[in-house]
This record gives sequence, C-alpha cells and structure tokens, in this order.
Amino acid sequence: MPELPEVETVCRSLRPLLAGRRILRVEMGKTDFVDNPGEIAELAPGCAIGSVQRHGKFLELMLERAEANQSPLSLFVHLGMTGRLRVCDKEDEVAAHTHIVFGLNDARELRYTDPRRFGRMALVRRAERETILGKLGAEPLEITKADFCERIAKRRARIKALLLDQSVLRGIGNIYADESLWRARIHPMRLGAHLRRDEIAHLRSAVQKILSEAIRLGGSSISDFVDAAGAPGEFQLRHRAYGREGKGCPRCGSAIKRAIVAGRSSFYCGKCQRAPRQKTRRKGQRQRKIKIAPKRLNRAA
DNA sequence: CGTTGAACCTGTTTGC
DNA sequence: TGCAAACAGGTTCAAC
Repeated sequence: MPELPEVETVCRSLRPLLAGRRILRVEMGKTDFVDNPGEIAELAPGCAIGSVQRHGKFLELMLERAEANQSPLSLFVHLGMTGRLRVCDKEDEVAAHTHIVFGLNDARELRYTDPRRFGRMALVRRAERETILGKLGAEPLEITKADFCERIAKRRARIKALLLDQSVLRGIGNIYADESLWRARIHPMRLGAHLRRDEIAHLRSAVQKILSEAIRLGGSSISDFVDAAGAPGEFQLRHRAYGREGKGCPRCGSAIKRAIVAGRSSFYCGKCQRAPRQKTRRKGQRQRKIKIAPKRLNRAA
C-alpha cells in the first residue's frame, strides 16, 4: 500500500494535525517491529512535534525535547505493507492491530495500526538519523536527468529491480514501478545498461509524472490505504498496467501480461513494452552454445 | 555484481 | 459450503 505517493499523502495530512502538538503519553501493544520501544516510551512523552517529513517511504517526525539544551530526536516510521498512521479523537473506536498510541495535548491520539507488522519504527538521535538517510538513493521527484541516467546506465540489473531498489531511488514500489515502465514503454526485464539514453530520460519523466499525479489524487487505495484523517486515495482508478492482467492495454488494446520480475508480480503490455532479446530460455528451448576459443597450450611437445 | 527464494505476519481472495 | 493454497503496496538475508 504505501509507496512514495501514499507516504507523501500521509505526511501532508499529518502535518496540520500534529503541528505544535505535544506528546503526553505513549501506549504500546506488540512492539516486535519497533527497534527501541523502551526509549520511545521513556523519551517521547513531553516532546513537542516539530517538522513532519518524508524520505522515500519513511516518515520522520522531529521530536523536540522539553529541555532546550537537549538535541531533538527523530521518530522514523516505515509503513511496510499494511501500516497506517492516523490521528483520531480519543473516543474513536480503536481499530484492530493498533500497536502504538501517542496521546496528544489536544484530546486526540496519533495511532499506528499494522496487521502484518511489516512496518518499522525507531526513535533515533542525530548520528543514526544521518546513517539511515545516507543509505537512501535519490528522491525521484528531484533527481536531475544526468544523475538519473548515470544511476541506471551503469547497472546490469533489470530496470524493474533498479526502480525498486531504495538505494538507487527512494520511494518507488511495485505499483509505481509498473505504471512508470508502462508509461515509458519499457519492458521490466530490460537491463539498465541496455537502455538507450533517450529511453532512460523518458523513463525519468514518466516516473515523475506518475508520482506527481498519484500524489495529486491522494495515492492508490487498493484495499485499505487511507491518509492521516482516514480518507482514501483515487489513483487506483488510473492504473494502466498494475493489477490489470488480461485486460486491454489502454494504449494499444492488447492484453496486459503478468510475470515475476525481481521477485515481484509485474504487469506490462507485451506489445508496447518490447521484451529484451532472447534472455530467458523457455521450456524446450536449447541454451545457446558458447563458443570457446580453443586453447591448445600443450600442443608443442 | 546480480538473482532467487525464503522469511517476517495476518488477512483476503481464489480454486478445487 | 469448506478448506487449503495463493497472494498482497515492503525489506532483508543467505545461498548461488
């Protein structure tokens, strides 16, 4: 559920609800997805919530401590597959799988809910914050054409794998990788190093247009994504490839196909997105024999 | 370097 | 209808 547009949507909706609020208390249920639950319970109460930012798929809430001389802390939240962060009134019914509740000084609560617990949460100091951010690749909406080309053209991995790699670009997930590749007419199995420069440039603008439009529509709500106030997104209505196996390609009408690429279900148009040459050996098809230059070193004698 | 598959955990959908 | 298998927006790690 939560890729860059969804996390950005949550981030934007969280901001006005949390700005200037103070955390009064913390309640925790299951915490096996939290790096340091003890520190959160100990340090968060009393903190004021400062900026709310997104870094790829991570949300970062700056927590300013009561004592002015103490350095601020960063609460990192990754929503994983099913994580939700919502601001609710205290009286609102608590959803199943709500594991962490931050009580605020305005009779409301910031609640983290996550059935699968694939999400992550950690309260970190400056140094560790830099370590986390340092591992992330470029922000797709801000990357220059030159940087984008370099990050892709150097690599021999499949383009789908590269788009999903958070150390190459931060924030793209399975839906937006497929939607971007469809828009750019690039087959997910093509290798980064095999793409033409104009194809890479085209892919960059496709990624940026898809992500921007998805943010504008509040993200994709496939089964249950909602923003901090509980509102669903609408970009799922604009999916052209993702989840549309067997349906017509909106461009050429031929059926959308599905294959596993980079370990993930990948949807693409077999006609608009041309497959790379040979590549995968199909059943019954022989592997190409590789000619090895005869080395006859011991010939002498 | 790159790829693959499994693992993490629960809920929902699909197939026999 | 009922139960089991497959599948799900993510990341990480071992093995090859």
